[in-house]
Amino acid sequence: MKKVATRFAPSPTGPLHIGGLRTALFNWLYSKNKSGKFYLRIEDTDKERSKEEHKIQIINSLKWMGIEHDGEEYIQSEMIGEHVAIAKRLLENGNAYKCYCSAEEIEEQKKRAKQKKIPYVYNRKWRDISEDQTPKNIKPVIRFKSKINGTSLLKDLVQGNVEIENNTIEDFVILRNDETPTYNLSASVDDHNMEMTHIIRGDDHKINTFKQIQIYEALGWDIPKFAHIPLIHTIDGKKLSKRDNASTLEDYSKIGILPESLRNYLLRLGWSYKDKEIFDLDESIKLFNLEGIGKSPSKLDMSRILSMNEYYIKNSEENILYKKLKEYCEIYKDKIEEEKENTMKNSLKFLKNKAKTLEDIFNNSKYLLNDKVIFNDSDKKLINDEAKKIIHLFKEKISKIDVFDRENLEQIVNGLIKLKNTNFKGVGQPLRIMLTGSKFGPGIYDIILSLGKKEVIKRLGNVGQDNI
RNA sequence: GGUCCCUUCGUCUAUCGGUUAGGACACAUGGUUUUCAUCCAUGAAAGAGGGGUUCGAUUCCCCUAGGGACCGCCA
Repeated sequence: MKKVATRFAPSPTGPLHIGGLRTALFNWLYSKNKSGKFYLRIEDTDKERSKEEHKIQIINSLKWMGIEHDGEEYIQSEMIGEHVAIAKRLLENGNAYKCYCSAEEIEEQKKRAKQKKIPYVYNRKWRDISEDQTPKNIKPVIRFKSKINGTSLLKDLVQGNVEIENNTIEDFVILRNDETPTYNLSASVDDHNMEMTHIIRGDDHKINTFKQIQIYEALGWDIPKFAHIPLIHTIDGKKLSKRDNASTLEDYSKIGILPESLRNYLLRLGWSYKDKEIFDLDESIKLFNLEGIGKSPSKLDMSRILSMNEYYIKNSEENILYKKLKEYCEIYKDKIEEEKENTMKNSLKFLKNKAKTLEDIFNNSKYLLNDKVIFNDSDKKLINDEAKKIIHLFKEKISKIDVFDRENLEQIVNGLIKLKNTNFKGVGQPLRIMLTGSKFGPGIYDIILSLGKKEVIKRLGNVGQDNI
């Protein structure tokens, strides 16, 4: 039994989107589960559209989610010579032939087929014409001699048995007239050379598989096992593409989705293990299998991602969470000043219970991050004369206490509520606005304690200034 | 249009012929919390339709409908 080897083979023509990320995840998990290898192949043979920056973005995206490939990344464009050689071999073995149809001629045939509403299949014009009858002034493409009769069966590990009439697979081009190989040739040769045992990829490749299997057979190569996973659909049921919003990894990282949340979400999208919802990294590796993959496409659900993220944030240890927050703020918000570090770390205990994303934490901690409180006009109006009196009294009272803790603060607040014959809101709201510039946020005692006595007194002193 | 695939609550899914069709997210209501949340409890919510097979079908088979993917000298 050969050691399991899987690969993820994106083309670097754009940023990785989360459908691709899920495919990579499934490949990676499967290989880890089988103690096998996982490789990354960059399919950059489309020179026009392939970009180095996208390649880097893809690798970083995988790394972000904890997916690391074995060995160096395999660069497909470097192997073109090999692909061309195989095309020639196929030609010599009689499994392929030169086709002299011009692009215009093919275009014309397609157009006509469309008009007549009949399916277009390349007419195999040059399939059986001997070499001495061919034009010498036209550069041919090389087409693979696909089977014409009978049916082919794909024993797909996810889709089950899929049978297709061979004559629906046309004689596809394997080498263009500029001597460059096409996808189905390159992919087959590379997968063979890389000794892939399992090819796990999107459903959209299913028809290609029939072509690729024929190439394997023509060359006498071992055929890997295939698993075609259903695609991720947008909310209106279409294949997810890079153009859809909220489709790239960046769309999620920028609002502060944690890698482990997205990993868990993507794992459970189209795959299940009993009623289990939360899988830590070890569990996902241990429990992942192809049998658990469903056959129908699934839709992306943002509220589910958010709720997963909320779970992972709540269950993060504060020091680890802080590291992630720090990194997040550096990239997407403002750098957290060093002197705020301890305060922030300590405050995460309560901040993390009110957040679905790192961005929420950032927003809820602005009062700690910024020394100057910014007020909006409608909030300012809430600081009326009565509120001002309460703020003054509160300031006076906390100045006098020795132990600045929750218990003493509660006593003071409750005392004020009684004295002023009001409710908690009557005291809490003015304080909250003065201290944070917002009506919402963490609990008032958390705010006060996290700011510290000195800062609280200072901020409450703003009453009477700045139009307040 | 052709080929192939899919179809259980709004969403992700469990069920491998016998269940009051289960869970999670979202939603609604109530409670806790004197902000917003959290948390807790409760609730509403599904087998596309029609035929078979069977003592019995969500489950197996067929048809219909709906949806999707592919149909490049892109990958």
